[in-house]
Amino acid sequence: MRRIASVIVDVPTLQTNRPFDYIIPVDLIEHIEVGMRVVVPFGNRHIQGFIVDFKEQSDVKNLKEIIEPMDVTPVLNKELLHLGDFLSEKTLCFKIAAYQVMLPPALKAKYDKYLTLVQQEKSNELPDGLKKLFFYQNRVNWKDAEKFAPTSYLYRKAREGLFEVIYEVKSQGNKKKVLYYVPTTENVTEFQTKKDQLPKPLSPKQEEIYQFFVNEFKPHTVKQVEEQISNARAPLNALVDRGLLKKEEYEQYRDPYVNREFERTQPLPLTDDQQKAISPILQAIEENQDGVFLLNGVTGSGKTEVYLQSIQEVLNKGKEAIVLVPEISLTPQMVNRFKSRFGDLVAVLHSGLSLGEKYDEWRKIQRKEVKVVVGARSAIFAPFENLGIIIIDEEHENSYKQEDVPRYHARDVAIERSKIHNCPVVLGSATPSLESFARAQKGVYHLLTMDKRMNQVNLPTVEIVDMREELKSGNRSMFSEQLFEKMQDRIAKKEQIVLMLNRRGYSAFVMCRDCGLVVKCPNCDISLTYHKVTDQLKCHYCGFETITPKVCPECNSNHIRYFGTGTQKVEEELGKVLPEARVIRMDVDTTSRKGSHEKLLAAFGEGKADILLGTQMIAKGLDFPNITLVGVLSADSSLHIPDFRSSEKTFQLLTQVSGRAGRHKLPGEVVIQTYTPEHYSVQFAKNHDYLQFYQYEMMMRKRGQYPPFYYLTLIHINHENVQYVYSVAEKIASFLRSQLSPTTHILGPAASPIVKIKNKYRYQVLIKYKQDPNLPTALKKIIHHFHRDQIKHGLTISVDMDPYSLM
DNA sequence: AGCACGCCGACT
DNA sequence: GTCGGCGTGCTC
Repeated sequence: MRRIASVIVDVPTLQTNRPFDYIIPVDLIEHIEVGMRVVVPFGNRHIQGFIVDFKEQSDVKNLKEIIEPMDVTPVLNKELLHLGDFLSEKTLCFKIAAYQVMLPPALKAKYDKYLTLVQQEKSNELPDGLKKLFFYQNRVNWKDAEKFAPTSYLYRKAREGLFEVIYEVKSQGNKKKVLYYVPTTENVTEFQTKKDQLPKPLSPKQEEIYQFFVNEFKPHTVKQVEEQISNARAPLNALVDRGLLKKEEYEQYRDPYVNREFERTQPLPLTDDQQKAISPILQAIEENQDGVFLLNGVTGSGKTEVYLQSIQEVLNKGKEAIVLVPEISLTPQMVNRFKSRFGDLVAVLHSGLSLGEKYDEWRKIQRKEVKVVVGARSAIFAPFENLGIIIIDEEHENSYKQEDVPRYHARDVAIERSKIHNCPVVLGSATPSLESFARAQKGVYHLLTMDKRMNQVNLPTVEIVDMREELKSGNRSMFSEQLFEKMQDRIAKKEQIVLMLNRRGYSAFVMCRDCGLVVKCPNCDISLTYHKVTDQLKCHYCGFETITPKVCPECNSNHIRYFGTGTQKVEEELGKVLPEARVIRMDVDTTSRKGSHEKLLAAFGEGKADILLGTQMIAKGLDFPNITLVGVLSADSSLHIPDFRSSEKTFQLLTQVSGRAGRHKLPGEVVIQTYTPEHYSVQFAKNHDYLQFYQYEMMMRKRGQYPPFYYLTLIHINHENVQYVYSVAEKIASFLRSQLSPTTHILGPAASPIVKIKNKYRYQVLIKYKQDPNLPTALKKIIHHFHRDQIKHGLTISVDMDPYSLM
């Protein structure tokens, strides 16, 4: 008999990070399973928890009873529970945090529970009261249903498929709300009457806006109004005061592109390269072998077709597939390729979906209505029970590492799952991370190489232009002579151009040209970001906002200027030197609105522009046949970021963006402008020589004792008081030195590159180790030791095993 | 996280 | 004598 349940409660603290036992009430015994969420009494309140185990006996005497289950079927199966433990172990997070991250966020939020009648034909079997409820509505509030039928009946019937239990998110705190101005009347006629009855006539500006609403009698945002009438905010509010309009907040919904028709595609004949690459994968699928394949294929070599045909094989075996793609390339173009091949068997999970939509996709997986999931990082937790393959596209992308708790890497989770399911993992990239390629070299991963493009197209030729020489020869424009000539040529030939301004790590900022002051956040040690729309300066770390100063706060000079991401400036310049060119600009300013990213790309794809100008966001995934020239305006800026991966990132970026040129019939050319042409990242990118880059960079990493030669762990110590932070950091470092192996290097304490965020000083200790069995224990000890200070003094200590950014 | 318990100073 | 400050410890 299952009498007692062990529950991980939703209280994320050190002391509660263990199971608590509860008695299962007799009438719930047959409805409760491991992996379900339950409501339990904890102290004097009711909280959520996950059942992780059943037992006969408990050491605790006065057990309380479970109050009610929250699910009809478990939300975490055995495997996911195991993965949760794996995560909490590997990343040192609380179990509850690990479980939560695996579920769609809708299950975490506050919710209302409803019942819908799935099998309409059986409505006669329902108890009278329920029958009546379902007669008037197709969804019934759970609490109402309980008035007419025993809870256990509802659960049983839900499990049998008569009902479905639906969660609807109640608190939409994390959904985006937008303020609308809404006419206060039912129709236009009343609207006009109401205006005529006003004691005083409207001001001209108010009248103008009023007429705008008469013409389009529906809710509008300030933004919408201001597209036609500038400075509308104040008069809009005046109209609110005068009773003609009211303010209402609506939820922002996204245009769903879901119900679109997809033209079915058939498997394409594979090239020799593809054939060679796919056969060991197919073999692993066939033989239920786990293992990691690193598919190193140059841009345009047809990795996606290899994925598609591997998945087909998996589906033929009746199994399921997970495909991870970086969020940024999760565009309709990408999704279409999977939908077109596998149709309704595909679920898509990405950040653009609302909570409800994400939940719906997740339910499709859970109910086994789909067999393939395409999604960003968290899709790795898709609750499939019969996985046949896991694919991680653009394996080197850092978005696979979650930067807040739990700080997991999707690749590690994928490998853990592949061992459980005995299925292969395929890591695909034209420029694999050094870590992965090194493992492939050592034979830990199987290396599969595709070094030729499909359609017998060659990789584009790359020309490096030394901008110092350009300057010397008197060319002060941002386009070198070579690039400019080629641009003219392409425009004449009606071919398309991609121009990338490499500004990784930069955003718009305000600087005084006289004294060089950059306006910084008063709470954080970081430059404020300029927002053109509102003419404000914002801090990306703490949300501080201020009006852009007109004179320098330091020297009172009025030569205070706004330095953009640079794309606007390039656009202006293009307008001067190539006035006939049609330009689409893609940067944070033009793509901040949801869906605008896709729209701009679609317009470019339809040939509505000659030049696509953008920041590194354009480097990935575009595949348009007419692009024959790629220009990189400044290759250097990502080289000088203080990060041991900056060379790798630069090489990847240059290679990726070069890969946009000449993917189909027309040959491609690339021009890279740089002030450091001799840098190896630039030189190896010129020759598309990943291998050489790899060897050189490995040497650098070895010298610097960085991954993949050493593992890293980064500890952040934050507090308002500098001295206190430093003393804690100092204690941590010396404790570690006493506990860890002598071959382990402990660096610091040192101030973090961003020394202050939200008025808290940040210090860090970096651990480099090859293997150190004592590390997890030592880290846990540190966390325990400073636990008291953490709650008492607002000290925070965070540990990132395998950090991606050292900021 | 929340809340009770408990031990010290200031008050009707 | 009592009220309330918050430091400490527990929650099945």
